[in-house]
Amino acid sequence: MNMIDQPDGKETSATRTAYEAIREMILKGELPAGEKLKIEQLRGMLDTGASPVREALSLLTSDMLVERLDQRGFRASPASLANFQEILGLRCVMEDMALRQSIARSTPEWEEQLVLTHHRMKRVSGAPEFEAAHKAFHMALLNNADSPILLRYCGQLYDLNIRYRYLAAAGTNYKARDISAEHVDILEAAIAGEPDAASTALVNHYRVTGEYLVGPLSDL
Amino acid sequence: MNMIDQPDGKETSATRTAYEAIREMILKGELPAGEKLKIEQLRGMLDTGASPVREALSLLTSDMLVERLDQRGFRASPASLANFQEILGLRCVMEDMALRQSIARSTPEWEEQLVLTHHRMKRVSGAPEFEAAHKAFHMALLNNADSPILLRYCGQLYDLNIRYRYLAAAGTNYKARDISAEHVDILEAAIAGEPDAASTALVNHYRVTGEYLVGPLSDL
DNA sequence: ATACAAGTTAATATCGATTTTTTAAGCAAC
DNA sequence: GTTGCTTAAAAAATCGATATTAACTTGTAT
Repeated sequence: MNMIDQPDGKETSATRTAYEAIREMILKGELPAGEKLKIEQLRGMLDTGASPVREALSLLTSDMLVERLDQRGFRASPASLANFQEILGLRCVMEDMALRQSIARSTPEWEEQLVLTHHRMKRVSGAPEFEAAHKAFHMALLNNADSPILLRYCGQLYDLNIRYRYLAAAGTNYKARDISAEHVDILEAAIAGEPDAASTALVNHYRVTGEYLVGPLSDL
Repeated sequence: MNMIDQPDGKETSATRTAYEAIREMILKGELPAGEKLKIEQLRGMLDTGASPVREALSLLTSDMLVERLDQRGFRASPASLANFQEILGLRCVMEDMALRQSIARSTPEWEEQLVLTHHRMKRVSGAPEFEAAHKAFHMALLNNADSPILLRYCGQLYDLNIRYRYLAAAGTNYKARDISAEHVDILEAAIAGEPDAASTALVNHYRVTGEYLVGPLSDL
């Protein structure tokens, strides 16, 4: 293979590398929604073989980020306002469910995880690591629910939503809000063991974000 | 290729053929839950190359029927009582949601589809086509909801559930119930445009089925 | 006997080349 | 000027072979 075997670097398959790279490119909009994804082109970008690329694309199908057209290859899943709104609505319902389960099964360890991930998120505010930390916090809220499939769905929808944040990045009045305060509200209600308050805060967080995004996205 | 080019047969890729075959084998339990899926072995069974098999397995990941272990190949997703119960619970919530949306957007065409798929299902009762017809009816109930992602999830969960029906096939007191009557209840409430009644009937249908399956599955 | 290490086998992951299929282009006929 | 057919180019799907990695076996030292 052409990958240098870095002494302390962790071993990873070419497929996984390709998977993560392509995923990132789609989420960030570098590979625009709806665009044809040509194997040869990606093979060139990622400097790997056709097989790993092909397999990575098949895997990305799981995440609804890539669509497979029967004999015509792959394309990045199309984006639309309707799709965004559907994601938003489903997230509200499903995360509400997961969050309530999480709180119902609350443990000291879970509370500590919440505080930790929240702290880490604040710490990297503005930095490029924020995206990952933000997801970690939101998923930590749900992680205590004993429902792997539900969590999988929530994670998927979270990622799908990221794409729309990038798509709407033009309308940057987005940062005007005090997102921090919203996060604190959710955190505190969760730790206090108040499902209704926590859920309200969480759903409100999403609805408000939705409001901000709908404008810039209205031309999709 | 070694596939005979049937004059009126539809052209299909080796990957799709493999995908459908493997999927069927997993749903019916011919490839038992948790079992290692060796490429070479499947390649032999399906008389095709390693690439289509590999890609089919990657695709099956989307359906949560196959798991990918990083450098160790694939295996059929494990089954457990907890997994079954999670599926059952999620189906109740999500199909309830979809069914209500469907009814809220009811049209004459949709009603006709319901009657049609229901009729076709009754017609093949007992035959091997029943499985497909039954799914068609259940999905028709939901199809009028304008929510592709939700429908995708419902379809996935439906299929995951099939596997448990086969797993529990030993305890065959299952057929004792009058499933037919339950289907009619759902159908009539849906056509009458009564969301609460329809949803109750549907959820009841699932819960009762769940009761019947839990016994045989308790040793998982 | 048991734990550990080296060597062997089996299976996966990946590459490079070939075959099919789809898309695009060019040309003729209406 | 458009429609339909033939041909050429591009891309996808698939194969067969190789390299890599994990699983297993065997032997050895404690």
